[in-house]
Amino acid sequence: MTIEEILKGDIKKAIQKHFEIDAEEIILQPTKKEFEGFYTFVTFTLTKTTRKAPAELGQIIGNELIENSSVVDSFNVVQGFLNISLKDQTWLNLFGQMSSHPDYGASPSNGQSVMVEFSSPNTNKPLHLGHLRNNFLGDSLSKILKASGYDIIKTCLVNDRGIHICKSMLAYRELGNGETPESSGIKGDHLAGKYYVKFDQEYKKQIKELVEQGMKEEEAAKKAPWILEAQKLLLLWEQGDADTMALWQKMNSWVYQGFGETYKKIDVSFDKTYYESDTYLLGKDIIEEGLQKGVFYRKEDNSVWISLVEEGLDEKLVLRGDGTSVYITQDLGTTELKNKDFHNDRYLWVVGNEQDYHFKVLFAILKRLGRTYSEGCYHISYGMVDLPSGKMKSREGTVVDADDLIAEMIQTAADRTQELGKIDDFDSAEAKQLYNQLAMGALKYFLLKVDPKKRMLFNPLESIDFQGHTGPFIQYTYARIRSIIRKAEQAEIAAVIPGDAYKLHPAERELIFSLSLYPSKVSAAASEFAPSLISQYAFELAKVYNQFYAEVSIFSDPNPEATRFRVALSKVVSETIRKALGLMGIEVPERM
RNA sequence: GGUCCGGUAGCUCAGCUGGAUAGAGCAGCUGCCUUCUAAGCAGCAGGUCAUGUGUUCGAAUCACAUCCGGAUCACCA
Repeated sequence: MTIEEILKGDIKKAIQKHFEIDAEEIILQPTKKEFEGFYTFVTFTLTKTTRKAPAELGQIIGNELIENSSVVDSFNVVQGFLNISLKDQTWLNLFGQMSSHPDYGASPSNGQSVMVEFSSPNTNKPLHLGHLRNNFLGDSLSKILKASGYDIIKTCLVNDRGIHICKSMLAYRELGNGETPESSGIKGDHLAGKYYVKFDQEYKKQIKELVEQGMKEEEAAKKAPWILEAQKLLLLWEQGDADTMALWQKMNSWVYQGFGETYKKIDVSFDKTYYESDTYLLGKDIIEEGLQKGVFYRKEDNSVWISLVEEGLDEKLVLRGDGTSVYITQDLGTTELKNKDFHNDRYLWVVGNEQDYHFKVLFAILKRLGRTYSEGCYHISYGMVDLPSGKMKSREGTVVDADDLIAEMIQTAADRTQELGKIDDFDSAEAKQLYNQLAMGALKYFLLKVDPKKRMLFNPLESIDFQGHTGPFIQYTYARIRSIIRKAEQAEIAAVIPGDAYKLHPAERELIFSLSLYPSKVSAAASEFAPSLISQYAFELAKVYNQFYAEVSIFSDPNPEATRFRVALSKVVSETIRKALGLMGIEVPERM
């Protein structure tokens, strides 16, 4: 039982005893900094049933707690707020519990499995900042759910076919002159992206020419030579034309090589990768099933539809008149495949909020088809990363490239570190590792600290900070603690929890309180699918530790019991920081 | 036009299952390194919580309306 649960029980008993009312669930909130205490119970809600004034209620309950609660030390009442302080012995017991559990904050297996699909790149362009947010969210969520007791399967659905892929293939075929990543020195995914942009430039030029010849823009967009050629290429691809397949495989292999490097840098990996070229024909048997069940219906032109008006959605096409699939057809098929492959209890899709409607439709259709697993389907919808100029657009080159940004971050980390000159004795491999840890810490933290649902702004002119509310701030706190622990080990000072007579320093109490919050933050992050809760927590904990660090001396305290306790406290804080950052995919350095 | 999401300090964001004088970081200004890492700590300054009405003992938080921004409503993915 947690302290909070004990306290709630005691308050409930106090209310029962004095007023003979069965209080509903007791809600405690953290006491505001300007008041004394750690937990606050608001008594306003009881005024009606008890016919007592709020402050009087606080006094009555407070006195009862002093008498009969095993954990309460003192209280004060401000209007309808009962602020409660705990006994030092309670804090120390609590600390003893967490320091003896290395897995403190993690839940044992609950026997449930979750598939998390994220990243899902297109093979016609390199990753950009928006993809990074997606990758970090998916990866972090996987780690958080795993810590909460779920078995996790990370998947990625690669969008490796379609008209957009044919566009870059066409531009390469026409303008590439046999250029390769090796011959050009351009990373494979960037090389493909280069031809995707070239296609767009040429295509626009062709449209402009047609418009000048008197064609309407809409028609010109459909009749420009290159778009017709790209469509032809798509048909050839679908027929399995040897030359087309060879070109497709060649370019995709370059892209995978490039993606591989980027995934390695950001330390993201998958348990299972699906390729759209394998799955794009799936889903047609589901259409047949839906028709038989009367869930779908056929129109005169042979196209197949579903009406989701009852669900507050519209009529939706699920199969074209010519029998070919649309997006939703493929997704129905792919979801069915995932379920066949893994039989998970839950399916998560980390996909941008521009597809909110699509997922509502997908889940609604699955439900209509009687798929029980639809109950466990969730769209983890996240906001776009915008630039001050607006939305990022690959074709127009207004994107923040992931590789470029990572390289800049590493450079900044190196510059900043060298300026401070604290690691002059590191060899180059150690230094490089540190720069990477700091760069990725800053970048991941920057993207994960914001509520996933909200769109966020990135200003390329203001580089991502290494000070203040950042990953490196928390990493720094960790490194400081590690330094203390090394010193303690050298001096052979053991980490020991003090006896009953020990009087806690306020900064020590604050730290234990902060540490006690960790498990509930992990479970909240898991149930709300919000890694930002972990990032906020890690920052708070680091801040509280830094205050402690500035306020008390660990090694020069006259009381050796205090020194040993503070070493123990520091150790648990460092472990909790390491675990919390670990849930965000951020590593911690021994020194920085 | 319908639906959905958002609007909190100069900037970037917390807080939103209703509770105390609305919090951080950055930027600005003051202090603090002969003592465990100053990527730090302490402090100052900065707010009509988009607007209005309602519900309530109590509203940034809930409801309704309005304004602003974004997304979506494709036989694109």
